[in-house]
Amino acid sequence: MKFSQATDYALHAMLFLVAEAPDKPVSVQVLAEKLGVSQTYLSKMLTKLVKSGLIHSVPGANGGYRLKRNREEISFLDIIHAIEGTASLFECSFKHGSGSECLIQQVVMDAERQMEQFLESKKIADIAKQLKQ
Amino acid sequence: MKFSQATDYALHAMLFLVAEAPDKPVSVQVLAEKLGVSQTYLSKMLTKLVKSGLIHSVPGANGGYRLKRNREEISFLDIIHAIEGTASLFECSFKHGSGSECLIQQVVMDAERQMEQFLESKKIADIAKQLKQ
DNA sequence: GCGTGATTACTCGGATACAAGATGTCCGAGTTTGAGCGG
DNA sequence: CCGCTCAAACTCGGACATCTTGTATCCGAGTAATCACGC
Repeated sequence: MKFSQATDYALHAMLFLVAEAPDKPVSVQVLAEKLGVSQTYLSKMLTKLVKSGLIHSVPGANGGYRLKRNREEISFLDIIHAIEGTASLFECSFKHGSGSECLIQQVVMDAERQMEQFLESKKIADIAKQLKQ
Repeated sequence: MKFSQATDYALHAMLFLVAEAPDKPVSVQVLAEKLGVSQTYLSKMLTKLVKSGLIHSVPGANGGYRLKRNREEISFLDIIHAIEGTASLFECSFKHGSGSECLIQQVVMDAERQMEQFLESKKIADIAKQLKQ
């Protein structure tokens, strides 16, 4: 149980876009160089971010990836969900009698919700502001 | 990023011990049969629970696993930490200039702490009581 | 000078490779209980 | 009846096998901008 490296990449890539290039598209090449990671692997993460509607891809020459309009509203949870998926962290694999739900699962899912609420309240834009000052 | 099946096993095994056999040692064989999982794999989880000080192992005939004294105080977090380890869920892999810490990492670790506080407040014994009524 | 085509700089998606971790099995060693047997 | 031995019922730990997932690379296809060339 750990957040994947991919999430780390995605969070830093988004932070870079918000902080340094809110309007111009940035190519994978530049982004990967800034972060010091592989281009091809980073591009997979960016593709996921596009599919989740957080950023926009601009094909062709001078293309790259650009933030969407709602940049102030992008939360940590949005990015994490884009990479890790939205599935629950815990799923009970036992059959409990008479259709009743698993109490253990309920507790763990409540705990998960605590974390998600926190991550939803934290916006990438706030971190970008802290960086600049 | 998911809780492992092993955690699922361990939580249910502990719930069984607290609810049904607070004093007598229970063998892996019986426990595995109740849960419907493999004996040998379950025993690995129980070994981890022993090393974390949550249960006690009784070797020899009529042996098995027995709860320790502080059974009322065992939290979900104790069990999860025993199986998954206590390492942080997130570790930033980038070098940030001038010794400053990664702001992203701080946010995610704070979120993790939210979840852990919740899991620490939930005791297995409370769930056992709910089951009985 | 203007349109047309070729080249270039990108993204996109699939196929592949590799390593690590989760899951599960097997077996030998150690430990306690209890039964059996000889005195 | 007492004590000794031995077998049975357990846990413990390591070695091993397998499968999934994360990480990473490579390549061909598609797309847009820019450059070159011919008229």
